[in-house]
Amino acid sequence: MRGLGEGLVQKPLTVAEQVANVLRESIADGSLAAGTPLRQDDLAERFGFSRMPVRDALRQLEAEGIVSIHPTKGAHVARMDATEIREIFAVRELLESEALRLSVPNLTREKLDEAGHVLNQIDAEPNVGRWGTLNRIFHLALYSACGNARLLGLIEAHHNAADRYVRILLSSLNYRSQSQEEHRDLLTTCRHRDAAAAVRVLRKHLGDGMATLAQAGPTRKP
Amino acid sequence: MRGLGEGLVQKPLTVAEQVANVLRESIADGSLAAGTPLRQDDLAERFGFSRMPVRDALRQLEAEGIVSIHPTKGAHVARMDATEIREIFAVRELLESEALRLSVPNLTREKLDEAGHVLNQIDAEPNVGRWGTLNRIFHLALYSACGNARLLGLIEAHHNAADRYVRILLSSLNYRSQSQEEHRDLLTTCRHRDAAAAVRVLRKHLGDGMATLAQAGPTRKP
DNA sequence: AACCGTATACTCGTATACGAGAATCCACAT
DNA sequence: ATGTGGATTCTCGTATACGAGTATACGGTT
Repeated sequence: MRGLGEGLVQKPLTVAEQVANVLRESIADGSLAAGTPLRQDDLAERFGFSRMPVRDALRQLEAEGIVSIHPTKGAHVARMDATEIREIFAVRELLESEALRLSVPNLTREKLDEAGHVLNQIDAEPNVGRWGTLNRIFHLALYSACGNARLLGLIEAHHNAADRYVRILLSSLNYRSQSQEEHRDLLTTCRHRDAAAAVRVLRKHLGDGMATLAQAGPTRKP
Repeated sequence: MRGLGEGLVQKPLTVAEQVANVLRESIADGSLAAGTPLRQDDLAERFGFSRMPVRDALRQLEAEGIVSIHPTKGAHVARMDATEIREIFAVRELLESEALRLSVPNLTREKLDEAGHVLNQIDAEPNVGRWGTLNRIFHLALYSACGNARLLGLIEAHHNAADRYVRILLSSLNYRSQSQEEHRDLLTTCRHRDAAAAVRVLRKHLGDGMATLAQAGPTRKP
């Protein structure tokens, strides 16, 4: 939910935001596994700042659902059990289907080519950590013409929250080729301006991911 | 997006959260109009605490989208133009329709009666400020059996973000009776377990609200 | 009189400091 | 050996303090 609404105005980049960005990336690429405690002192020292910006960053990440904070007990990378993952995927399916449906008729040739380019990048990318980001860029490119900034913001937030699990899924199984195949199907239907078909492919894509993830072994709560 | 996920565990209530709650309420009921600057010093003095908890509270409210913060320039109650309001209502329609569809089959008699009771409370409530809260309680009661906590959290967040505009709408026009009529239709269809009809009524309800709001005169950005 | 530059005041972001609560560990008793 | 009680340590929440950036107001200049 970062930058909902007035995302246009240029704001000075505060230390807290930089810390938040680094942490978000580290969590997404798996460097910080679910459940990892996030001690304010440690982070402050590691980043070379005081605890205050770190606090702000943690609170922001909490709002994004990536970190959970218990007063007097500290913060840790949010853990998700199978139920929560299922919930996120259900919401993603809802949000992204709608965004895609709205976007397809308005997609420019440039956007479509851009999305296709990202797919090639994914094929060429050996680093699994980068994959999650590229995946998000591809999806958002297809939704970008939906004409609803808030909807896009919600989708991005849910990608951030779920990407690290998708990443696990991709690295452990040989799911990537199947995913890429679905991606290309998706792009093709978009090129044909067939919104209904595109939505069907997307639903299958997300459903497959969810099913594979559930099967791969759900992470449990402490 | 407050309390997404682990909303079950009991957490100590920190000062920052109390401040956030008071501010959220004040913004929702219109005491703090859109665009009102929120000075950290003022708030800290008014609440009798230091600026730190106030900062935390503001950041949380920013994440919820009802306050916007510009570093070095301060915070103010988020302004929404007609476009943003339209976006919020579109998202609400999407989220709430799905939640209602999922919830209707699982609604207990108790929940339905509870919702009906809230409608009577609304009829009896002279204070317009309270109306927004009751409205939210009614809607959430109907969605509560949807089985997706995250979805419910999103819906609540969007209510919080939009309620103050709905409130304006209700106080200025004589929209309340129409709204209540639609509410009762909604409850009736839910009692009959007719999810499709319920969703239709809900879509009309939200569409009407949106249309009336757009007509009533959109608020402009500074 | 209008405009521009400088100085002042204001507000925020960050750092440091202190006190409270929880968790842990050790000693002692059972 | 195990369980309980207390003290210590760790971490967080809040308060206070300082420095930087921005807006504003005033005075000088054209």
